[in-house]
Amino acid sequence: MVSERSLAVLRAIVQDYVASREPVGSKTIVDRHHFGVSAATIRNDMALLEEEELIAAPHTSSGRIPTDKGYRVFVDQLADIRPLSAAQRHAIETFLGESNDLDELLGRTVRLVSQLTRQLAVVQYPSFARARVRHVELVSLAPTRVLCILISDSGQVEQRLAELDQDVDEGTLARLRNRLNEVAAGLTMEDAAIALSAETEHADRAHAAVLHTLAATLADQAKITRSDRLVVAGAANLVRTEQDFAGNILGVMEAIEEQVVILRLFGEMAADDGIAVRIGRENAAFGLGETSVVSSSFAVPGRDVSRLGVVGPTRMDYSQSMAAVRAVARYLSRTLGES
Amino acid sequence: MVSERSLAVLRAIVQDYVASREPVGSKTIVDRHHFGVSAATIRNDMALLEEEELIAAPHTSSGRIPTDKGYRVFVDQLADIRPLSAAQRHAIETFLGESNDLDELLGRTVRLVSQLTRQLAVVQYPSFARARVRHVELVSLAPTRVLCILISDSGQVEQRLAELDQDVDEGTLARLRNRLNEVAAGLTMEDAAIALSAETEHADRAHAAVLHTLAATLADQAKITRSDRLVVAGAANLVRTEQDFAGNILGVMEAIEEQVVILRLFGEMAADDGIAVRIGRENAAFGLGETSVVSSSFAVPGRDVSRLGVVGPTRMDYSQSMAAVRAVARYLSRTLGES
DNA sequence: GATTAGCAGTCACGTGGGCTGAGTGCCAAG
DNA sequence: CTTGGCACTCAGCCCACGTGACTGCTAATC
Repeated sequence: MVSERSLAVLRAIVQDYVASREPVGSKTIVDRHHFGVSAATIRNDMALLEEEELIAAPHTSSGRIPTDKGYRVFVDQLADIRPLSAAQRHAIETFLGESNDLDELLGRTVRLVSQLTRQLAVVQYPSFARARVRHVELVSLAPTRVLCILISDSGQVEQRLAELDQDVDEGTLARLRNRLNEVAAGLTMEDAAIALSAETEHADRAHAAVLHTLAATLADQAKITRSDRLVVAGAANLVRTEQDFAGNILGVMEAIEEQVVILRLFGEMAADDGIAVRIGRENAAFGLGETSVVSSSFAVPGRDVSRLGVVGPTRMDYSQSMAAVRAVARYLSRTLGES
Repeated sequence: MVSERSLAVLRAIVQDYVASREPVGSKTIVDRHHFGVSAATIRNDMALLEEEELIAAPHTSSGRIPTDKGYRVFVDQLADIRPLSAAQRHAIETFLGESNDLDELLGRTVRLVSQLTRQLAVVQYPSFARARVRHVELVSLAPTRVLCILISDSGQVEQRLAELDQDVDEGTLARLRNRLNEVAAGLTMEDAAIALSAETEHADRAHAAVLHTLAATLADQAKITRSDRLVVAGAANLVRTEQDFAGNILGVMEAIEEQVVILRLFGEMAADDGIAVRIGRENAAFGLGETSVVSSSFAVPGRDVSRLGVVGPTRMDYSQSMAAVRAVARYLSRTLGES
């Protein structure tokens, strides 16, 4: 059984170790925190914690550092997610509020989170599979080149260039535009993709080939759920904390550039609707040992959920990271919900 | 006076040092390259090169490494930019040819360059200041929300959400759309920005406020030359070559995340129309000591020029980097010219 | 005049021993 | 249950030493 005070000692060890990167000894603890007891007593508690595998000693005559399991207990039971300062909340409002479109909003978000947490930050593009087609626009760039633009009711714009094997004049283009809008407008992206593909079948009128090409292109566009894209910022922070990764930041950086790894990781974390933390070896399967991920979902109401988070060394300030990630995720959900 | 053979020795030193990261001694040179002379002779040549400050010895009893000046001579006079292998050229064609839009093309480009050179790669967005407005589209998302879309004749699409303080119905929107298209279509982005701003002045008709807002938004959009945006890939390569940066990769990574630094650097390199190389201390003013940049311009004909390149340690394989950067830049110029 | 062999000199680097100090574990007393 | 005390351990530091990879120089040779 782990006593109340033992847990307090664990909290002290985690906090001190995160702050100093040095194994924490019993004397340091009595000096810095005011438990009303002597170092010897703390040592007894530490022996207990070690038995529970919550802390470990790198070598015989050194202080202790938290194990992954220790961090887990800290995160689940001991960490206080203290709300951000007024200044920080203000920074979120103003910095993100200036964004003009989704790209810019996500770009600013990821930079902001990386600065608030001093970690590498990652944001996943919201999925728009359940958004609806607002409008289809065709713009002629050259006789055989048409730019297809698909606008969703969420303000998302997808563009694609279509090459035709036959000239089209403006009049024809206008008719095609009307036809495509009739077919697709109001449908969800998924349904629109199906409907447009079907449109491709009716090949029995003039400019059928053109319609075919355009419909196929648009169907293809509608299929793209951009939620498989990530925006990343703050890689410098990974380098800054290099010593905390047992020599293999390279692996971590590669995983992040791969994107797929993070996306799968986010997929697994999706079970937790709010904030979720994965610690150290729990990520070993992804080639990310010594690495922790703090992430939170954010949602456009009625649409799919995406995530944002930070990636850093196991030895990270979880309280701060969780607070910042949560605050920004909430802000994002709010603004995206409005538009 | 530096003899012919001395320069060959310099070349050998650069190549060996780049390959091995170890100071090169006279014996190593006679072993690995077949100069028909003895080590002592090479030593004499090396003494000469040292006098010219092309090479230096880290300490008394060690081999030599090239100085920045030595690399400069190597790049300007000795490096052979051997053309890429057929397989590599094929990789460029197929990998980049699959791209659907500009974003994707540049994203693929930067990843490709980073893989070919095993360095960090950077691509600057082409500027579209001289492109012309093809079409302006207004899409109503809600009574007081209009999505403004600006399409250039290069297929570039800029979107922006405008908030109005008054409802507009579809009919009004159609009239406004026509009006705006009359004003802006066919103008360059710069002129369109001016014309649209002017349009803002005529405030003497119904829905003037709406027109005002929309015109301002579009003018703002037209002003954006996206050439101040960078795409980056391959940060892991920077970490991989960490030991070559005298301990301050952090500075380099921060400079790259800043983007501004690289943009200014590219600005200075713009004088060279083709490929340009900046070596080590030449970049000290940018906070990039020990760092070299190899870049090449690429151009959409008739438009502004942008650059792509790689950033790496002074000790990099310049031949390979220059070859890859040049090949990809040429490919880009070609494909962008077509569309 | 260029090249070569030979030789003395220099200095980074690796190794091993000894010291130091932080921190532990345990025990007996409070 | 807590505390003071004490013996023990061991990473890290310093230093001295030997080794080897180079160089620079000189005198002989082509």
